[in-house]
Amino acid sequence: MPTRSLRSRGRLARSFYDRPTLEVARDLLGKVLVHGVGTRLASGLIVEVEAYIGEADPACHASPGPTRRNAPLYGEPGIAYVYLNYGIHCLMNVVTERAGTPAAVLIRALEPLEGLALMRRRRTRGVPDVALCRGPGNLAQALAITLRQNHADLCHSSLTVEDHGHGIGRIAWTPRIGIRVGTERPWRAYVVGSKAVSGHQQRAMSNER
DNA sequence: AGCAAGATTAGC
DNA sequence: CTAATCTTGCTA
Repeated sequence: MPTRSLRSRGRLARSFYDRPTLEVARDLLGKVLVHGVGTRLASGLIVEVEAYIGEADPACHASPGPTRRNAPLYGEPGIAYVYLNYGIHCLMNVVTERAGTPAAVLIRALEPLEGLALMRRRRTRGVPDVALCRGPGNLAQALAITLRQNHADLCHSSLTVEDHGHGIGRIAWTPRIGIRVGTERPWRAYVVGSKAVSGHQQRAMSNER
C-alpha cells in the first residue's frame, strides 16, 4: 500500500502549540504521537500528560532561568524538548507558548497504535502491550526517542503529533507525579479509564473539562 | 575540578 | 525499596 503523506495523516500545525499550556495539555489527550517513517514508524494515542509552566514553576526546568540545557523551553512552540533523566531515561516534552515564554507539556503515556513489533523489540522482553508506552521513559524507548530528537520541530520532522480523530472519554486533573517541588499544582491530566496511564489514577481532583 | 541532584524504571 | 547511570549547573 502507498505511504500516506505526512500532511494527510493530520499533523498538528504550529498554531496548536502556540496557546496557553494547560489548553495544549488538555488537547494533546486523544492525539497521536508519531516517530519514524515507513517500516520504522511507531505511534500511540496520548493518554497522560503534565504541564510545566514558566520560571515561577519550581518543577519546571526553566525555574533557574535560561541555561544551555533548558534552551528549547524558550524556543518556538511545537519543538521537542528531550532530556536525560537519572542518567538513564529520555523524557519528551512538547514546547508551548510563544518563543521567550518557557513552558512545555511532558508526554507521560500512550496507548500503542502502530509499530507494535518495533516497540516490543525496543522494550524489555515480556512487557504486556498495554504497558509498552506507559511512563515517560518507557514511551521514549518504545518510539526510539533519544537526545538526538531534542529540539526537533514537530511541524517538520519525523517526530510529530497528529490528529486521527480519536474520541476520548473524561479527563481527570491531578498533581504532577515524580517531582519533589511544585506538587500543589494540579497540572497532570489523563484519560480516565485508560489502561496505559502510569501512576495512581485515584488521586483525581477534578474530572470535568 | 569536584559534586549533588534528578519530571524513572526494573529487579530484588 | 533501591541501584543504575550521566548530564547539568553550582561551588571552590
